[in-house]
Amino acid sequence: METIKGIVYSTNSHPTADWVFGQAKKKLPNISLGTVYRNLKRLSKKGNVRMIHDGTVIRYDWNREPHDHLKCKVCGDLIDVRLIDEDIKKTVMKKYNFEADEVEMTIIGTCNKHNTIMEKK
Amino acid sequence: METIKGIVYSTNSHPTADWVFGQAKKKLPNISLGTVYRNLKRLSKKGNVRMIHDGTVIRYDWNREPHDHLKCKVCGDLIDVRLIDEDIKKTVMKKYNFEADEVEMTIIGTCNKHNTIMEKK
DNA sequence: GTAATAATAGGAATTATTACTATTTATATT
DNA sequence: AATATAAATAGTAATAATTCCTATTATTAC
Repeated sequence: METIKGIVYSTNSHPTADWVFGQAKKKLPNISLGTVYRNLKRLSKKGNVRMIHDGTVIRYDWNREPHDHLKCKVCGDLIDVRLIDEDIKKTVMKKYNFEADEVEMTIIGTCNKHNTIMEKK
Repeated sequence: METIKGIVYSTNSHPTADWVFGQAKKKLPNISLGTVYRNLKRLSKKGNVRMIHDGTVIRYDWNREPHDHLKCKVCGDLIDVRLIDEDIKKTVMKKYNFEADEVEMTIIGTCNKHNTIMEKK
């Protein structure tokens, strides 16, 4: 379990369970995928990692600061950004009487690595 | 295809492909799930429906106005709200040189149907 | 009317995730 | 230290959502 935590904390690539499994095998050659999933879930319950939904797969993020993501549809990268203010939670409480736990925002688009030369438009 | 569009447009429950399939069968008894998926994908490419990621499943929404969702973890409901201003796209362009196509925000929490009597705190 | 094109049903294949079970490992109890 | 208890694990089966494939049917173009 500490190993798995270490792996998630070792990267900021927002790894999938499968990737974590691959890394974990290097250290514990006969770890099983079930163990990885179970521990990731426990870590997320304990608040040590954050689960983020990237399309239809789950990624894990050690960064528990409130933050949002830019998802590049070209390279698939997920970039950490800080856009949404936490007091949006208060807003939805006031406006909709909704008790917010978590704010998940992803902006899909094209990241600066694939810039069209649009400066000279 | 028009049938499927009609079904999505007939509800604001943000249906899944499976639910649409169930409804579609009532009208076209031997429609297949593949057809539903294919048409939903086409509709979303044409911009007639919007795909929204709810956890690990895809839902479809006829409402193409920019809007966000409140996801109730108790009843599973997805509530349409309008929180994020569209010019957040300009912001990420300026700040991160990221060309935004779509903004997807979901706030997870507890909706007003399950209110704890917290007024008298 | 025939050829070309598109859409379809039906089911197999894929992918990500969860569930299950027998076994191992760790912990506590005397 | 020996034994009982509990927790974690490997390995694999099961599930769920989605995509892919193929032979068939409908639609359109010429």
